[in-house]
Amino acid sequence: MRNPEATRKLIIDKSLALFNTKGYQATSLSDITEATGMTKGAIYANFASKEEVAVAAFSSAVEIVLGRVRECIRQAPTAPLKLKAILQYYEEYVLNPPILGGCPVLNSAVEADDNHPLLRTKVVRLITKIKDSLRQIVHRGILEKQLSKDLNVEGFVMLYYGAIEGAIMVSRVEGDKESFTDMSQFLAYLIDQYTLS
Amino acid sequence: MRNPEATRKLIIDKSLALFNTKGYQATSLSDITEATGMTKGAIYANFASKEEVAVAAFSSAVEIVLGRVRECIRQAPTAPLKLKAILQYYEEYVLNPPILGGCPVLNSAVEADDNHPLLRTKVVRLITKIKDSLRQIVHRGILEKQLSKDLNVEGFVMLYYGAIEGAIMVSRVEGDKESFTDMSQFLAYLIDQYTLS
DNA sequence: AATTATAAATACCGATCGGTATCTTTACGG
DNA sequence: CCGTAAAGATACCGATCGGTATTTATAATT
Repeated sequence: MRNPEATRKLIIDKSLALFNTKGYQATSLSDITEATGMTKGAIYANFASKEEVAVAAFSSAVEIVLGRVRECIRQAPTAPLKLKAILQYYEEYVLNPPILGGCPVLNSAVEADDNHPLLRTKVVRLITKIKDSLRQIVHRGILEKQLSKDLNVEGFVMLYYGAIEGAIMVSRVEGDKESFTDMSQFLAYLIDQYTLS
Repeated sequence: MRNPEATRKLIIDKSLALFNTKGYQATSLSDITEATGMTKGAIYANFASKEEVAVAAFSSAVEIVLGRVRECIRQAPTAPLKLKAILQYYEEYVLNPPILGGCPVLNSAVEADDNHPLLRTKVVRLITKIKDSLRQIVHRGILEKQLSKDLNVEGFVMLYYGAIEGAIMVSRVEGDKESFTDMSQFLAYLIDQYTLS
């Protein structure tokens, strides 16, 4: 297997679960060599540092999760249904996430905020993108008369996104999805309130 | 200063900011000895392990934050005002928290969920306590005719608490309290909706 | 003031950390 | 089919990790 691209991919694919469960600091190069079956030589031939592996792994992890969420969004026809579809997606995957360790945005944001400027910048940019997408869904919903124009878009988007991430944090540490479900039901009800039937 | 209680307190007081900013894994014994001016001998004379220091520091950090929040709650006369007072408190302190590094519950929950069972259990118990307090505020508000009895207490509490923690995460990684404020305004508006005037 | 218990300082442990220098192997262009 | 560049393996680096054994200093007891 002398294919550098495949090696790079293998390292990313195997290490992203490590970084997402143990965190950046707690994931050692030996963890990565163990998980990949590769040696340090292979890692440092493809990446300049452990941080570079972590950043690449983060990007890949985010792509995986967001890909699935985008699919949920695409399949739902209207704004209210899109917002509810995202809730349903997370409801199912809080405890069985596509990537071990839960939401990479949450995990990375909390670890990076005070310490790792490179990762932090990546996270901030990503959150901006996520909020933009949500804002667009809501805006379109209003334009297409699916949602009330009284809805404070900025506020709703942050309430919606914040509540999802916060409830993920709670449900994961509790090891029980009930907290997320409770939040989700209320949020769905709130969406109904603003839905024009 | 041959006062073991004072030494113990000093170690906790100085290390809680370390654990809350760098995280448990990333905080080393040398970090603690540097910050306290004490030596390893002093630390291991008072604690059995680094984890024990972390757990004690977490408890102390939580006591500090919750103490302030309780004061906010106490001063506000009605349930809706109590809920808004908590929002205002966090609005002011997302970026200037009483303990460096932000919310210890959020930080510890994210780091502990997959890895540190002892700390994880402490966090879970604490979250249960916090949700109980919030539930009680809302329940009393309903009994005392300050809040509509149509309010789904369980759902609202998780939306409220989740949104706060999620928005803290976002605002802290962004280094800007605007996201929190947006969320907070919407939540305040939502509380008004359920307030009986 | 001498004894005793223990808090805290010092010195040290093996293991592991991230990273690098060097050597070996492989794929590919000529 | 051979030479060459680079991918990857191996061996090694100093630093630091959490933790411990031992020594020193201090406060309390008699």
